[in-house]
Amino acid sequence: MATIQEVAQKAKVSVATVSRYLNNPDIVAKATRLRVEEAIQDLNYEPSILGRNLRKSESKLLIVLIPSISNPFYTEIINGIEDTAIEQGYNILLCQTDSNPSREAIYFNLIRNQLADGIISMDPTVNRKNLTEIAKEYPLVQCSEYDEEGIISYVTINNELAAYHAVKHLIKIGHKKIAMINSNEKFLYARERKQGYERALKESGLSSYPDWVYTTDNLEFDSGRLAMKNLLNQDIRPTAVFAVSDILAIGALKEINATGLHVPEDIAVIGFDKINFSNMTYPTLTTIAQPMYQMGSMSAQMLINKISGKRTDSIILDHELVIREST
Amino acid sequence: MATIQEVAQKAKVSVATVSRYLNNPDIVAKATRLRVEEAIQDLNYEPSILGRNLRKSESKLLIVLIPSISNPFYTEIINGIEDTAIEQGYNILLCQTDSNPSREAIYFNLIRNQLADGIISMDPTVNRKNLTEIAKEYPLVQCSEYDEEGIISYVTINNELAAYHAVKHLIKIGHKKIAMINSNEKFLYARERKQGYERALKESGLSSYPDWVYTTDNLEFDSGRLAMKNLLNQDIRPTAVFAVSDILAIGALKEINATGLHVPEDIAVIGFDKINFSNMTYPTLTTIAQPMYQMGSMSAQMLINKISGKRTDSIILDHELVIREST
DNA sequence: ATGAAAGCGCTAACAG
DNA sequence: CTGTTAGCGCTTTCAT
Repeated sequence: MATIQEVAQKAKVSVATVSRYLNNPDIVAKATRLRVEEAIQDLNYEPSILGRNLRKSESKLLIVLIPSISNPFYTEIINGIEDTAIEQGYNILLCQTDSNPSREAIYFNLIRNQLADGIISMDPTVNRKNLTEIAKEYPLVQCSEYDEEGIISYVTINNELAAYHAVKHLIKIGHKKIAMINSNEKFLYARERKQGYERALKESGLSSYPDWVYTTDNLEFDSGRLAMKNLLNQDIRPTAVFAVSDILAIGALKEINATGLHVPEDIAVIGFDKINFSNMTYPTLTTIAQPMYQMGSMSAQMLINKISGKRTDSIILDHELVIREST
Repeated sequence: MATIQEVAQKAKVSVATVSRYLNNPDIVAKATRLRVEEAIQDLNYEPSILGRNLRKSESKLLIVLIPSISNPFYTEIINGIEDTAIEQGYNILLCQTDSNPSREAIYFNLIRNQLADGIISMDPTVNRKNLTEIAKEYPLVQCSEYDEEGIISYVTINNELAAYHAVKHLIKIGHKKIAMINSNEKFLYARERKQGYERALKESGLSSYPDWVYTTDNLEFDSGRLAMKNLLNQDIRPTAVFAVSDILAIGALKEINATGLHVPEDIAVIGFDKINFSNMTYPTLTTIAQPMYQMGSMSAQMLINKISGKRTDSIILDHELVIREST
């Protein structure tokens, strides 16, 4: 590992000049530049980011906090973040929290220890206090999730409206008995989507039985099956189901298929997120598309702006109803 | 941001003592320790990893190179890597290459620039020369993929044998006309799995028509559909299909369903990888399970060993046939 | 346009 | 057990 010293020596210039050549080649004279170039070639020199980081007190690393990498909802968001980050000279540290506060704490320390310059959090705001604490001291933005009373910048969609659109679609194609598979209402999006669901029903004069809103423990496939199983056993069986995530909807699909019923003839199903797999199921899934790539790329841009001291406002992006075979 | 200097000053000790307290508390006298502790508390001090990294010429960062984060095959592997890495004080830099050499080059530079201590590559060995070059100078292990004539340590499974088992299973349940959906044979695993397929057929005296081995461009769902479409149009239609990846198999499933045929009655399908979604399809997919978590965790351990100068041998792990509804 | 020199925050001899 | 000191590799004034 050649160092800048050795290059300087070999090129018979000072380290300052080599540094200048590295960061701003134009300001060094042509003849000198050539000598430096040659020395770098000869020694196969690569500047140490470690030294630069220390000197500049920055790491050019962004922490991306996600509950779980296996949830395909996040993959497109991550793509958006990564592309934007790299474009601006940052790299990302992808950190899974399993929505576990102690795991989260490890990653929060990474920024306290200056190993990272900022955080994009996609974790549901379970531990508001902790998050706010960090956000006060360090650059942090929330993506997809946000804290309604918080001061933290975020990029998200209008969950209430999206859910409203989803249910409206079911109503429009003739359904009157519409159930919902919701996730834990400790999550803001779950509460908001439920409101949208209720508003759509109310507006059309349809009634919802409490039993038709099934709340799952998590967002896994099996929870979707279980939810659907429960819904199928109701005295009055719904003819349509709105699930707050595609994976839950796919679980529901599976359960319906397993019972020998048909989608959409017997029961229509609509999901949420438009993950890749929603197009691979039998039948393909109607769903609400979130602009995931854009969410990622905008949150990265927001964070980088914050890091460089600029203020940025939160953003609410548009969603889109994607009609496929399941409705 | 308090520094170690300020802590030392406040605690009326030298910076060396504070450093000792941080790294090896036992060797500092109790009374001193208490003073240092207090100063750290008071100043809300957090050691800067930047300073430590520079001093120790290490970053405690591991680069993990994957073709694409959206391929669920990698998620469990990443979990294994991450758990092991964190346990040993490392963090991972998850880097998507899209199997694009120029993108790969960016990440290779990260290690040249000492921003990372080692690399775990899951990219297919397309650019052998480049990879070998890096492996000579820096700690690198390959996971899942490997270079048959290379000198790079790896952890993988026996692809030939796994494919052999898959096809043997199809033969055992009575199939005689068995097709294969393979991916590009520039990948070693594709060549190996094809060998296993051929060996199983040969051993049972079954014949394979070249037309029954369909080679796809990539590992996407749509390629699986296309492959199956082609296979269904053969003069002699196969009664079973072995796909080298679950996603391809799921695409095949979709195409079969769309044609009105039934799995497994009309055509049996077996996949490879046992990704999460293979259990969510209709019908559920028979597949070959790779010990993905273990592959990840072992490759991380191998890499960390390499970084600390220990030699490690390559490892070949066992696979497992998981029989479900599709066969 | 270039060089000398200070210093980012930390660790690790070495000496006592 | 503790302090002094050098230095990891780089950037950035401040002179010239």
